[in-house]
Amino acid sequence: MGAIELKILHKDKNSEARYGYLVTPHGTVELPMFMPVGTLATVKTLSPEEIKELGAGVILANTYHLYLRPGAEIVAEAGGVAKFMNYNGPMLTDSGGFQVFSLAKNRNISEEGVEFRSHLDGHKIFFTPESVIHTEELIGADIIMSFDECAPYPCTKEYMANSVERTLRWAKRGLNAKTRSDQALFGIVQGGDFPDLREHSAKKLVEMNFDGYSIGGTSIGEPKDVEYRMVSYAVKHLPEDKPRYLMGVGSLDMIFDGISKGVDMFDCVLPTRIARHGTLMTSRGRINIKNKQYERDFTPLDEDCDCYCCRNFTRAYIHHLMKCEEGLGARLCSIHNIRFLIHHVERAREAIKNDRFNEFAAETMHKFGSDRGF
RNA sequence: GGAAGAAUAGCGAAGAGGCUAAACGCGGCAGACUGUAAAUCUGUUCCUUCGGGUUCGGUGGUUCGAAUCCACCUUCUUCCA
Repeated sequence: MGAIELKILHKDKNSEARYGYLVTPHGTVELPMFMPVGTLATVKTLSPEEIKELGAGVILANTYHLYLRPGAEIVAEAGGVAKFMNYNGPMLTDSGGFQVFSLAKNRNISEEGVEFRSHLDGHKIFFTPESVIHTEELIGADIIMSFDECAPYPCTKEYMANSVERTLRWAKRGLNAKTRSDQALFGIVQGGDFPDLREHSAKKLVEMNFDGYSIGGTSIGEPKDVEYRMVSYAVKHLPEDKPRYLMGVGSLDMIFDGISKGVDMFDCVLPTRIARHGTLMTSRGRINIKNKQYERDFTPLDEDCDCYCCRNFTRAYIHHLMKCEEGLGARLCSIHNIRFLIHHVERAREAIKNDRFNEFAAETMHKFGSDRGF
């Protein structure tokens, strides 16, 4: 048995959605799940207790960022990232593959690996698939990611084909470099909007027998219909008995779309980032709490929400905090947005168990104000 | 009582004859954000029926043309009695 174990307990009869759980060295979590992002070993503004109270299972950290600060060795000395940040639960590290995309101006890709110029001081850093695995082993999350290239959208098929091949070679190298048996390693399907490349990427990864499979290269500026397609192209080639993780997806419609196609795991900075900027997800759609219309609105943020913020504070108060840039405002908004997503994924799990995921998603999205029909 | 200086948009502050409806910052009003270089970034911010119309403490004046020069008035700051 590997570091993690997937148990699928029920499959929705009208979609590919599946309910189950994932056993990890630091606890068992239900699937599907939404994973908050804590890049620098902190979900910005939130304490570990608050994260737990939101119903979060796995949370993310980032290899590139922790490598730079405080340094992987320090995290290792602390006893691993979970202990370092006092998070009593499973964790996952992204490999830095996303930074190959997001820090495109500061890096250079070669077959051997990627040379970054540190975004902090410009010094040279060289990441290889092997060095990244080594760093992720030092950081010590339960689930670690292969080092991939998150290729931009749009890009030419020729570029994408070469990128996919290189990412496959990197995946193999990472697998070979892995030494710890208490961490699960996921391969990342790339291929952009090209069905054959997605299929090829998925099939080759599956041959390598990873502990789980991620779908990467989405939510990087492509239209929604393209994103929906890319997930479809990838997920149908992934095995039933391994967890499937759609990376970087955090809007409700795309999470539901992923769940309906059999995706188990999602992560995204969206709920926390937009929260810090005053945008809140509510059951009736997104609102910007800083808008003047909430100045005298003494109702809860979202009547359907059970979070600490909605149970205790009014829109007018949150409006006030955000206008004043008080830290509590960012925190309350972050609590709410994460809880909003997790709560909806919890309800999705219940719907799957009752074979009514499609109806649940359609009703919820209708109320949310999306025109996408499920 | 005397001397010097200052008054510019919601606030602060540039501008010292035409390129000025007036830089810039803050504040205000909106928008964006999806494996976090993000508590960040972008737009907008005198009125308007989009033709134009009114502005730089006030009133007159000089000039083809004034926020900018002159006179007086008002208020404020500092200094001397």
